Amino acid sequence: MADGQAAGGAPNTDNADFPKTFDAAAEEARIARIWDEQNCFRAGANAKKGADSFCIVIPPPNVTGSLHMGHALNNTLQDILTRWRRMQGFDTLWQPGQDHAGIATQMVVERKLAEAGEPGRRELGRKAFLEKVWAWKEESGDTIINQLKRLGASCDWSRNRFTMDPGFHDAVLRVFVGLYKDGLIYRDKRLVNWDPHFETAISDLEVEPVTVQPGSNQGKLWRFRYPLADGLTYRHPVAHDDEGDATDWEERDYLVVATTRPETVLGDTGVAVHPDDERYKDLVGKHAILPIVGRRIPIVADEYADPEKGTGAVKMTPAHDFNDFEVGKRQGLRMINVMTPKAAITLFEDAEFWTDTPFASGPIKAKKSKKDDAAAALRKHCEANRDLLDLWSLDGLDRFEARKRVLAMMEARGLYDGADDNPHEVPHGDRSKVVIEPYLTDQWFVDAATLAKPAIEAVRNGETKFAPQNWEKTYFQWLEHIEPWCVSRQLWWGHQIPVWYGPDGEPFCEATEKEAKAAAKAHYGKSVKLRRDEDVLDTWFSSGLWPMGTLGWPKQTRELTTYYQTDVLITGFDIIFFWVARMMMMGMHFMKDEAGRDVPPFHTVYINSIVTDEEGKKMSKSVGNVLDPLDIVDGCDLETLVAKRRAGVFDAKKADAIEAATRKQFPKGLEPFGADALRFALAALESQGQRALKLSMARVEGSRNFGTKLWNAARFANLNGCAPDPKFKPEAATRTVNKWIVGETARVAAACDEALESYRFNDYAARLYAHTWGVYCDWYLEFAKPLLQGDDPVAQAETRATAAWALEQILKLMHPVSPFITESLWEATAGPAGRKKRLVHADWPSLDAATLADPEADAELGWIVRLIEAVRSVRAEMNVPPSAEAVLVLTAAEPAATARLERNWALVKRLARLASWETAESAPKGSITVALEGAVANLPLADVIDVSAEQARLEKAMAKTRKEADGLTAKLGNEAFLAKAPEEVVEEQRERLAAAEAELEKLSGALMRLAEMA
RNA sequence: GGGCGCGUAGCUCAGUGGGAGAGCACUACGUUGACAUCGUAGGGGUCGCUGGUUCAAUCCCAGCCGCGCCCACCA
Repeated sequence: MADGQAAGGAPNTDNADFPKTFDAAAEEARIARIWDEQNCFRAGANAKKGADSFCIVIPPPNVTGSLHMGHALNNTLQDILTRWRRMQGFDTLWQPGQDHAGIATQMVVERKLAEAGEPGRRELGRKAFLEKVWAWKEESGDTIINQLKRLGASCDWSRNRFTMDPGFHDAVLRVFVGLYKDGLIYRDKRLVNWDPHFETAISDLEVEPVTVQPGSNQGKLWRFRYPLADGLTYRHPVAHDDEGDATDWEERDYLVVATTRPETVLGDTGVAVHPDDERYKDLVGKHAILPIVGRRIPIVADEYADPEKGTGAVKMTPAHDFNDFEVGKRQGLRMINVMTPKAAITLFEDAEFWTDTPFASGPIKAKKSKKDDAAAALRKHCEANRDLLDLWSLDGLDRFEARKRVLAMMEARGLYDGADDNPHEVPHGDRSKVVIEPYLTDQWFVDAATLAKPAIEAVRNGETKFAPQNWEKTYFQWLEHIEPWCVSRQLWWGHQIPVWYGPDGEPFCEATEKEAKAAAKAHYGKSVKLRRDEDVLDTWFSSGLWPMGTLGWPKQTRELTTYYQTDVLITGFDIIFFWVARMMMMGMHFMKDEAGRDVPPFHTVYINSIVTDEEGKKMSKSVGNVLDPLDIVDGCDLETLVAKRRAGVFDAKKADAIEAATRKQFPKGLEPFGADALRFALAALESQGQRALKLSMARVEGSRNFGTKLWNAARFANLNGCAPDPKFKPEAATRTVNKWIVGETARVAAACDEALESYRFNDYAARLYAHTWGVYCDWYLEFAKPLLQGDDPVAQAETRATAAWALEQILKLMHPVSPFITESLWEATAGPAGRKKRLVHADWPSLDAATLADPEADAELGWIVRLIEAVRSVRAEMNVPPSAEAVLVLTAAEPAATARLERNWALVKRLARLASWETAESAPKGSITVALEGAVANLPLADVIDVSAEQARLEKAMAKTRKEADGLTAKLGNEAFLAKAPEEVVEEQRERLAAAEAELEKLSGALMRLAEMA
């Protein structure tokens, strides 16, 4: 055995010591410590000899992050499966770790430096800054691990991995080099999404569209007139008839173009019109003059221009717009970058800016590296040239300032042609929240389309399955239209790209500098000085290697052989593209089986819900509706909760509103519910149909109450001498109630397995709840009381053993979802025999429902339950005082019915509060009557009976039954039904009709007797 | 524009081609030694609307209405 679990590790507990309540705070801490100290979660702990492996890799949380409700859900589900498989004896590993989270972490550290008034990233320089980040990682990196431990996550913490661990770093570099040498990674100069705040490229996925409303400088479509060059004019239609044919024209010496980003005018290098657009046919091949800049730009014909949209003429800014970039390439338009990395306007970054402008000649052509010279020359030039002064004033302006200035300048020149409100979505950086610019730079790209093919195929042919399955469509849709993946980032925190450049810029991509030097030497024929690429890799590049990298790849470790392919990945839908797809691509490319076939990293991807507040709103700091999982576990007083939520927003007015809402929703703050209750509630609410899991405190409270119920049931059993009996064999139970609970237990165990095998966490929780509370507590323990407290020692002994056994099965079945309270009870109910193993390593129930269920016991107990419920119902409706003990008179009783009652009289007497029972030919006068199978139950309650109330009750019951009978009669009278419905269905309907008719007869008899009384 | 999902009890949601369910909330009664974080009984739903398929539709199909999410685009 891989762990140090010793027999008798759990203390035996005397009855008198059984605590009255479960002290979650103390017990959770104590039990977590024991699990930890005894290495209960080690890879392979509790594995049976030769067992199959079961492995889950955790979605690595950000190293600087802290636990949120999404983590709580995600990890609860992983833990349920892991604990379940571990108890089943699988060779189990839940692999934990954290992600370095490039941008996010760098952002946090930069912000902390700023808050502390320390020098910023640039001032510190790369080395010193990275030291700060590592220091922060060391300081805060364990936070989330400790939080996960509080929830009971049974990861093998000794194997915790970090995406920047040396071994993992090595895997990342090898993958990069491998892909490079396969031609699947390349460097290219093209437009990328540029984040001007972080001054780095980001991937398409890191861009989020934000709708902007019309304002002074956004949310509008502005129109400008671009004068035609060389005195050209053309006839432009200005009026149309109903058919859309032009009826009136005007002579124009300009084109009208429109834009949502006026500042990009400066980078325009053409105007595009559709080749079939009659209006502009004669202008193609001619030129326009770009306002403000005075650049002479060609008018080109390109299908991209849509004659239906706007004026049909589109300004082309190939260096600052993705569509224009493509058109520009097709049409041979120049690409002029007019922005700095901070997205300020620059006229000197790109010497081409001045080409074909009136300012092209003379001193302005000065090299951009000598900007001061150029500025001096420009100033001199400006004295004679007002247009140039205007233009120069734009240099260095922030893009949004420049936008205003350009608008004003257009107006001043009489080239402003109006604007329309145009609320539209503008790309923003998902971290920086600033507007993203398409920006022309050199970056590294992964040929994602090629890698995607096997990743698509693996899901297409079922090697990897999604649950719920419909997420496969989402996965396909993205992968089938995938664009090259920009993986270089102009950041410092991350895996630096393993590329070195020679003096002439020749790249050498190798896993180490030594190898790169050797390659360079071979290339140049001599040793040369190399310069390493400054950029780091996209965080998701390394996350994509998580399953293989954490298990030791590229080394062929025991773990890699044992646990790869991992089993199920549990994650949120928001990272299907970011992460799941990338792991599939990388895994399929690098991992092979003995036969050389690609092996996907997991056979199942389970997509869990997204946790929202009770209104279905995503939990977010800025909305102020966040609930911290640990506040639910430990409780949180109102003032602390309010303060936490206020801290998430900057706007004081908004903070006030959040405070008011919080005070209203949680007037007493949060009660401590314990980790088990939170886990149980999350599991119970996690269903495959719903995308949002609306977390309700009522549900957590209910789950806590469920734990309390279980605790009290165990305490009752314990106080009544129920202790595990090693000699007890469930199949050998003799008493009907014991046979019955054995069968029920086997059924619920099978249901739990079935639910977990199909990832139906809500079914699992619901079945446990219904069985534990509704069957074991409500009925079995009540049935057991007369036997436990009776004077038949044989029955008592069997019942004690059965009660203990059934409880033990509940503890095992419930352990995966609520591990602390069940482990605690496992100790407390150990009895004199003690426990061989802790519950975490106990043998999962393996019960054969087919042999353990006893149909006769089920039928008998079912009948007894219905009788008790019927009597109770009548008593309540007739307002019989609880203390009054009635007499039960059976009429029309079949021998089987009287035998059943005879055998179980002790139970019925107690639970239905009856004094005695007898049979009779006819019902006593003034009886209340209930129809049963094989008998009619009569309660002579003449003194308390309200004739009209009883009449109403019977009539209501009859109406209900008659309605059912009528429906069934109609159905059975339908020839088509008899001919086409399956025989079992027809038979079932016949039986139901017979039962309904028998009941009707009994009820109408009762009604008649009542009428005689009145 | 493309895709996905949801509309079932007052609320939050399960569910199934053949008898409408759970939790919470609600009503009445209850201190019967495991449990008031409880017990017993009860009220409450034309399963969004309209058609179709079927012997049979809350469930399958189509359309519509309402709500939400994702992707793309927006000169």
